[in-house]
Amino acid sequence: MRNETENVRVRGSGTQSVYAALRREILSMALEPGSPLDEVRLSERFKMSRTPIREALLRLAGEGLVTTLPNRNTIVATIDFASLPTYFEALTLMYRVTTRGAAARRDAKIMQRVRARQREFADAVTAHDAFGMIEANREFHVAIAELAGNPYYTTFFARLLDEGRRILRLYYSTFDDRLPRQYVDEHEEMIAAIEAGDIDRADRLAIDHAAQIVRQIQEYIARDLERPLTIEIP
Amino acid sequence: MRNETENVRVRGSGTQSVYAALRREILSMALEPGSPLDEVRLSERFKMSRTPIREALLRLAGEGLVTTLPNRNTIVATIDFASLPTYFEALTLMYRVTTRGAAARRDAKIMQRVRARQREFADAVTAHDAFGMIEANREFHVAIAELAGNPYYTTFFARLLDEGRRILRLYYSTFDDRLPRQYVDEHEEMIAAIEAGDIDRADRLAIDHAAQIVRQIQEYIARDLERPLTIEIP
DNA sequence: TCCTTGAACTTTGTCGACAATTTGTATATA
DNA sequence: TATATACAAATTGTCGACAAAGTTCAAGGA
Repeated sequence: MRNETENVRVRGSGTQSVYAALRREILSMALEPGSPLDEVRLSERFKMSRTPIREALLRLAGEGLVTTLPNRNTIVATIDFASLPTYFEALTLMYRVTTRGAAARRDAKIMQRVRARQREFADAVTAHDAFGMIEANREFHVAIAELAGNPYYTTFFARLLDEGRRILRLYYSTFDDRLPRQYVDEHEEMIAAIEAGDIDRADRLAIDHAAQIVRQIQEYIARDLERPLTIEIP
Repeated sequence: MRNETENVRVRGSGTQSVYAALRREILSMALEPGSPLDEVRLSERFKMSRTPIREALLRLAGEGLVTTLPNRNTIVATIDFASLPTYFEALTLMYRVTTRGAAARRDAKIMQRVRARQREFADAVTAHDAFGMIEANREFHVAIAELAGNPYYTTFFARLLDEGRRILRLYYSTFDDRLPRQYVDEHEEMIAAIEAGDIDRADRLAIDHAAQIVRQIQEYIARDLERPLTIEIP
């Protein structure tokens, strides 16, 4: 009577789908940092046993997206504001290295993909879609990293950018219109420098771009700290 | 009759111990790249069920130390010689960044740990212990990275150095006496530059040190390629 | 001789169950 | 009232079993 493909999923896809779904929800801040991830509840939600759930959580823990508290539970990894300065330092370095590398290599084929991401970013800006901007910006820079052709850089940089997605989501509501348009222009300049093979100019643009983003986030945080504290009594 | 603590291990230690054991064996090349890791056989060897074994393999896969072939088996990750140039590029960058960072911060307390690692390295050199040299060299540079105080750098760098351990192990038998002693001297110079807070000198030393190691490995590989091919018929 | 078919075997992916550990609560005691 | 203790509930860590996918190898046909 019932569609026989209803409850049957492809063998091996269980862990993968749970991993992808949780990862998306964590990075989009749909799952708040610190919120508990119960294996039993997740197994009910995804309609599978605890084993694939556990394996997905293990992968997420390996990427630092969740924290496993032994014999207790797993929680969404918290954002450590104290380590933001070191994060910015690493982010700036990778911005520079990947942009320089891309200028040194400049592959026309991958350059098309970079342009496509840039268009998506510009579209998100005109649509005032803050979330879309964050995602497209991430993809834009990962595409540049792939153009640089060093997989060690790409994976490390992608992880840093993902961490940044969560931080930016925290402050998406305070996005104003000025900065995003400036980012579009800066991206265009980066593309031009890469296509011209001008490594030094690419490096300078990366430094400025990174500094701009760091300033923006720091300003958001400072603005946030000025707000009167809301004391919650549980 | 039997000691009741014999077959009982602490809850939660199963995955951890298997992970640590396999990781050690992979990085020491006791497990050859490409060799299969059978879950059932591993569960017999470690005397536990397949679940903790699987979780250990999943962690190792997350670090790129093993490769999971879906529905087939898991193998020890192969060493991709084609990507060695990009590896050297990333390694050089992290050598520089961590050494510079350490010079900028210079914490006397952690500096003691760096010195201790350097002593271990020097001891391994005088003992002509090639394996010990590889391990101590890794620890020495990780200690410097910790001194730099950026955990993003430290984890990334540590992973790169681990990958290097496997490559160096391939050629440990061809170590001669000249280079290791030179490394001891270069390490000493690095320590001096860090303690003096001389960032530029630390940077230059890191560049030279990295270049030296890259040259060494490339020479080993070149020497290896000159050997007559042994054609194996399976 | 080479390729296809198929059946036995091997290994993984998923499941439900049980035991150990921790957390929360209620009770007893000072 | 505050603290300690014991008990109950919730959650994870581990286990053995079964089914699905892949591999191997022999038999059969072109």
